[in-house]
Amino acid sequence: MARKLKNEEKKQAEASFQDYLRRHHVKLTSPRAEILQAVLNMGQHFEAEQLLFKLRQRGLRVGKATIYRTLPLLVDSGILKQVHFSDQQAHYEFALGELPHDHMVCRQCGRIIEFSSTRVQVLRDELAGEHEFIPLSHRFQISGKCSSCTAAEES
Amino acid sequence: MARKLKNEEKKQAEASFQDYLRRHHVKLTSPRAEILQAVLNMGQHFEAEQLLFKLRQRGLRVGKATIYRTLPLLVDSGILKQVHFSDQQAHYEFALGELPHDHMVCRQCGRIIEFSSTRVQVLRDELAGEHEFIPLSHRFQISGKCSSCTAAEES
DNA sequence: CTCAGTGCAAACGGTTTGCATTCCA
DNA sequence: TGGAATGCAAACCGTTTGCACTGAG
Repeated sequence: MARKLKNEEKKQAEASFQDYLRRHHVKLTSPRAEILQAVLNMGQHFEAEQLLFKLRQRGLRVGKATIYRTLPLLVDSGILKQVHFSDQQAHYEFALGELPHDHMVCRQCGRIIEFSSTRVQVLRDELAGEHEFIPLSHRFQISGKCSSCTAAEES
Repeated sequence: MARKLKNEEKKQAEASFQDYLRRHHVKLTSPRAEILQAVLNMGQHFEAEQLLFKLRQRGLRVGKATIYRTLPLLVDSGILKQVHFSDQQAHYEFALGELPHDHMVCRQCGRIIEFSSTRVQVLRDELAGEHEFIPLSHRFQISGKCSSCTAAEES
C-alpha cells in the first residue's frame, strides 16, 4: 500500500541495501546512497526519469546511466519492485514489507489502485497446476474506470 | 488456441478486413492485402519484425513503416490482438473466433501456454467491484517453468 | 485526378554501453 | 593503489514520423 514511509522503514531499507552491497562485494558509493535516499522519498510509483529529476532538484548531478545501473540493485536487494503500467517505460514501487498485490489502472485519470494478490495467487496456482506448469510469478493488471471518474461523469 | 488456420477462417478474416476498410473509408491497397496474407500464415504469436521477414522472404518489399501502420488496422478490425510477453516489443496473436484467454510463459524455453480467461474474469469483476472500479480489460500473465522443462531436468 | 497510402530514411524515447576519469575498499 | 563505479555522450532498438512519390477510388 506504499504510503509515506516511516523512519523505521527507511532505516530498514538502508540496512537491506548496505547488507546487499556487502554480500555482493559491490561498493557503497555516494551516488548509490543518494539514489536510495531519493527513492525513499518518491511517491507510490515512479519511473527512472522522475527519480533523476528529484536528484537534480537536490542539486546532485547524478548521471542517468547511474540511475539505470542502480535501480536493478535496489530491486535485487528487495527494496524495490519493477512494475509495468504502460508498455513504454518501467515503473518502480517500494517493496520492503509490502504485501503481495496487483494493480487496477484507471484509463481516464491514471489512478493506480492496489489490491491484495491472495485470491489471485490461489487461482493462479490452480490454473498452473492444471497445465503442469510451475508458477514463479505473475502479473495481473485490471484496466478500466475508477470510482472518482465514474462519479465525475454523473453531471 | 491459435492453431493452424482453416481456409474458412482465412476467408472470414479477409472478409472482416475488407469490411472494416470499407466502413472506415480506408483503401484496400496491395501492401495491406499482402500483410493480411502473411499474418494469416504466421504462427501462434509473432512480432512486427518477423512479419516483415516473412514478407521479404516472399520477395515483397514492404516498408517497415507500412507494417507498423497496418497492424493497428488489423487489431481494430478484430483480426489480431496485441499481447505483451516481454517488455521490449509487442506481440500479436490471431483473435477471430478465439475464446478469451490469458498466457503462461516458460522462463526457460519461452513456450507460451494459453488458458481460458473465464475464471480469471470472474475474480477480476469481483475484485473490481470491491473497489467500485469498472473493469474494461485485464492482462494476466503467469511466468514459471513448463512441464517439458521440468521433465528435461530429471536427468 | 486527387489525396490516402507507400517506402525510405531520419527522428524518437527509454534504456544500455564505451570510455576516460574518479574514488571506495 | 587497483579495479569498480561514475558521468557523459554515443549507441541501441522498437516504433513513429516527414516527405516526395505512387496508385486506388
